[in-house]
Amino acid sequence: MSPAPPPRKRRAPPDSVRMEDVARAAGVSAITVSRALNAPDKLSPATLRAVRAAIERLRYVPNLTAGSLASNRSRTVAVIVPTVNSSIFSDTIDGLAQALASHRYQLLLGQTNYRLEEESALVQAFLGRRVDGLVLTGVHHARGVRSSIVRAGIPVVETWDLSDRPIHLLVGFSNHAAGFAAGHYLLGKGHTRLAYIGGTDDRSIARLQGFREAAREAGAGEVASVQLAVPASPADAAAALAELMGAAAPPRALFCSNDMLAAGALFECARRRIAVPRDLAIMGFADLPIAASIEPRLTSMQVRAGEMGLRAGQMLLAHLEGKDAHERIANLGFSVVERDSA
Amino acid sequence: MSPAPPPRKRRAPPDSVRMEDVARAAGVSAITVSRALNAPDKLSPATLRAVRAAIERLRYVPNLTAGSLASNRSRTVAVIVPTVNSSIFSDTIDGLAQALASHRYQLLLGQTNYRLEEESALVQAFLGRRVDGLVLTGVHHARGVRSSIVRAGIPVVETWDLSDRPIHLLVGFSNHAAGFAAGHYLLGKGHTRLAYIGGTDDRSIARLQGFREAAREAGAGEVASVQLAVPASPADAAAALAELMGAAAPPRALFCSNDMLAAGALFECARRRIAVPRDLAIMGFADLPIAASIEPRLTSMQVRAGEMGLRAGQMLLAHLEGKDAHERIANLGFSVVERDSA
DNA sequence: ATGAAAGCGCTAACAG
DNA sequence: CTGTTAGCGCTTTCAT
Repeated sequence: MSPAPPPRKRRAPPDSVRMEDVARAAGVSAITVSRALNAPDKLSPATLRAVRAAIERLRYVPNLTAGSLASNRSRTVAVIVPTVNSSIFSDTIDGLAQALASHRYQLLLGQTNYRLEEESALVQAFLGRRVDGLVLTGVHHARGVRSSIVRAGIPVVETWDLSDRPIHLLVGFSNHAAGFAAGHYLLGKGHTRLAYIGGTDDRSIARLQGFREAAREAGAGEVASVQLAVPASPADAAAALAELMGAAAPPRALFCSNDMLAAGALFECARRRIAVPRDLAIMGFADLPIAASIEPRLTSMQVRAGEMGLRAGQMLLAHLEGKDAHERIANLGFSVVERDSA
Repeated sequence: MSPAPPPRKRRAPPDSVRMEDVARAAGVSAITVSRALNAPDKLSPATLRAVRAAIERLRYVPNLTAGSLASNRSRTVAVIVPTVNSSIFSDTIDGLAQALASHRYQLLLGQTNYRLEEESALVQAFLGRRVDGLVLTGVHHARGVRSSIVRAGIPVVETWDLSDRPIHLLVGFSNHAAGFAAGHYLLGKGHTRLAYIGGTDDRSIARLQGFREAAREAGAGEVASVQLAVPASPADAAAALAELMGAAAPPRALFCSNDMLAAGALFECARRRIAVPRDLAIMGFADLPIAASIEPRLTSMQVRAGEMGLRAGQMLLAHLEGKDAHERIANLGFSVVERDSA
């Protein structure tokens, strides 16, 4: 007597079409279907056509999870930003997304809400998902982040700042130098009594330090500053301006950590009939679309957030696709865009 | 003679620590390590402690790709937006990210750049990755999107609009009704000669139609309108306003498709010495932070973008975690926030 | 509370 | 150009 039929092998009903189903329908083997998907030019035109027809007919959707496990490549890149809800970072994400989309990579998004510990948890989670690459914001990271990434052996790009000792790749600019340049610009216009309104994040603080240094070098005295909890709104900046203007010797030139804050300051000036730039010069940062449009038009510091994302994506792709002799560091710099407010 | 040792089984050097390595180090089996990670309360405290120590010692990072394949759950949700680079959608993404983060789900991000075909490609890619759920923007989708999603059998949430026939879940508001309400509000203030500046996307057009309907019902004559290519900047709105004001009978009340466009219009008014609201009433949409800050303060239509994301995430999670008797549709409505500009 | 065996759906390696 | 075989590293099922 023949042995009993083996028990059912599959745990779940094969509700979804698998590669093997397509293979059978096309009269080929599974690997040929795989090749039709991933390396179509390795197949004869006729085979390719047959496989594609079968895929279409069965409405086959390849399971990329299985593919990732087998190939050890996920075609996924993760980006970690303080918040997506700031034009400044969403521009970078946008650029990154454009770069990746053209190479069929997908983007995993993580937000730290400006909290370092969250960055660590996110990195851990992303490494667990075996992302092929990682894009970080800033160059100061939570404990263990650096070593985890190095151990995982995947390419990383740090953005939005410069570092003496990048983890691996970097595309950014010097926030300190940008702050210095802003101070230098305002002082060059003959302003004294400088003030600063910005956030409490690393990069904002670096800009403040550069700004202060410019004032110190020029012997321009103290820089008044208000540091706002991030994320800060235009209304926060308006309140900060009110505070600054209440001082015994109110400032004559103000540098804001981004253009939305500068806009809030400008609105407050309109309310208080403070003439800009006559009574108070105001300079923004990031050169967002609003800067060119607001009245008076806002002098700002351009840093090309979108390009940062694009370049980060390109660098990552270059490393992932295994070309060699790549650049590892790109300093995108910054430039003053002179308009009417300062 | 004993048989030759079997050839090396592993394709790649076992450079990374695997679950089995941890198991061996802890003196248990792999499944126990798995349980320590996914169902810790099924283990005795002592075993749990031992396993955790081994995990720490070996710096084990579980491979979630393998887990996903085996369990058929990816703990991943994808969101598709027209662009991340608009406060309006990034608020929604933010809310969604907050909802998911608390349940250890990760977010995959896709941008259509306002192009329907891209939506289709993104959905296909995400289904291939076996995301557990999907969040879409709007209720009009590319051909095949609906059926692909239904076949995949995963929960989907449509957002930012209402539909008679949602794919599955929905959290939004009626853009048509919001446009109507805006018109009703402006007409109620005694304004005639209405105008509209907005984008060319579905939702913006729905708002325009509602706005027009309000004018028609009130016998308020034609609504002048300028439709801007998306994404539109404040400067585009300023140019549009210039165009509108050049007409023989320039408008007395303007509704803008979002607050950044309204801001652009306000800036242009400042330049042209058009008094707002006296000469021209201006109403925005979305009630972004700038609305409460700009001078004059902007009357706007509040739609709670962040809450939309949050609720979308919660709905998705409720379905994924398999509770039953959930709500499937949430109409979040909208409300006029009256300030100074209209 | 713990374990053994089997398999998730795909691709790398090698062969022909 | 196409196929066979053997895993990828986990979790499921079922047993104890």
